Amino acid sequence: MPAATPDLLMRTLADPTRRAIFERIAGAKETTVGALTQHARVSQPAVSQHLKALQEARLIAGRRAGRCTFYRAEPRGLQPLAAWLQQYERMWSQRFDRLDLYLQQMQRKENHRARKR
Amino acid sequence: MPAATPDLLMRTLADPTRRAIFERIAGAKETTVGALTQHARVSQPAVSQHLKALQEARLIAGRRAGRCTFYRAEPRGLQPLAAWLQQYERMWSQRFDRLDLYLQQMQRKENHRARKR
DNA sequence: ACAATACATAAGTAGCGACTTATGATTGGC
DNA sequence: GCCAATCATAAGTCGCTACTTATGTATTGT
Repeated sequence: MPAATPDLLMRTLADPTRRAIFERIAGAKETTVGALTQHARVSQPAVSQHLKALQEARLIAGRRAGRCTFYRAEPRGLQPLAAWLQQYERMWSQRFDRLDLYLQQMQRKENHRARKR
Repeated sequence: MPAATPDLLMRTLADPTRRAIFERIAGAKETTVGALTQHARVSQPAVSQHLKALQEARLIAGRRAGRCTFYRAEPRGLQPLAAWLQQYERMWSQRFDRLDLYLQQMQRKENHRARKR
């Protein structure tokens, strides 16, 4: 399954209504369209359209069960956006430089253990 | 200086033209409007309008020097967006859980050193 | 079988935002 | 002082998109 581009992710998440829907889905394990519509300030068709957009951005996935469709968040879909951000975070946060150092150490340990076997 | 909301950041970065301008500024230390216009596919006023939007989102800062205005990137402006993302990255990436572990260790070492003094 | 529920799709509308051209405001060179 | 250069702002236009209402498609209960 192909990942979404940072461009699509940003355009999808730029709308406050749609982002709120995503956040609510992420907060719960699974949610139905009806439950989402209750907390949204727009009509049910509007919610369905947002859900379609979120699906195309690989941010959520739907599971049909009888009359209800249960949606769950797929946070991994955010990865391209995270990668884009990381490129610029290096400029201001030592946090991520230290993380790379740490992960490299972890990797060496992993290799060491693998060699022993 | 107040930081921008994730909402404003996403809406600002959602436009491909504007994001390309930001990326080009971030690539160079400082750039003028004219140089940006040359590489953009839109007119100079359009570029200026995008620069204004990027400024309001605290993503760039301008320095006036004679007739030219030099713009530089302010990657720290991305921090609210990074914080927003991090909230969901915890769901799929062990990377950040390990980072927290690592930073806690660093913090303990720091405290230890402080106690010695 | 029929009515009701849950959701998706169709079609149309209205507002926003990204672009244009035109003009204004400063500055530098001559 | 004057013209050219650099950028910002004004004003208007056009397309996209988020919303609406109306309708379609399954599915469940009785």
